[in-house]
Amino acid sequence: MRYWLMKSEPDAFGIDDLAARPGQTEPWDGVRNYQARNMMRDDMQPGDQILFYHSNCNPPGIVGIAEVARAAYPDHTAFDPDAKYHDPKSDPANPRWYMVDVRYVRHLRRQITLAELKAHADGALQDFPLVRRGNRLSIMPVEPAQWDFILGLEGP
DNA sequence: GCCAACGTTGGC
DNA sequence: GCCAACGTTGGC
Repeated sequence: MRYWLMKSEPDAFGIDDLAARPGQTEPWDGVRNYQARNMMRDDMQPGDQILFYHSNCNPPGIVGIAEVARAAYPDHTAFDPDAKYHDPKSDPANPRWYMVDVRYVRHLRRQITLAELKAHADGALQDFPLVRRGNRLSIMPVEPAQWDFILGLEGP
């Protein structure tokens, strides 16, 4: 089992939206970045655990935990001319983009803000992409030690 | 709203 | 294959 962090804008789809579908799965569509796609397609497996991160909000940070419910399959929204993330270069015979399904696990007892994570950028989270400058990856791997450290910040 | 950082595109 | 232009991300 692996650990991941996935970013979402709460205005579009936040942890509360995911929690509103208890036990159900939600497609994580719209990923249009090759690095993120490759990780989803090649490395994500059902049961993998996900830090759910809120971006483009105040304050940004980790707000909950989700899990991978289904391994990668073609992102059909790329085929749809009316979809927001339509990509004419992707078609069913040769899909360019993939998505996974995720499932709500729980809210964190408190949000762990980006500022708090950055306070450990020279320590336990030294190699964590999120706290490095200019990071724009919407999906990133989390090492087991990083996962434990971050959840340790959550407190009782 | 600003803007730094970064990925993608396309001319050459 | 280089690289300038452009678009997007996302913190602030």
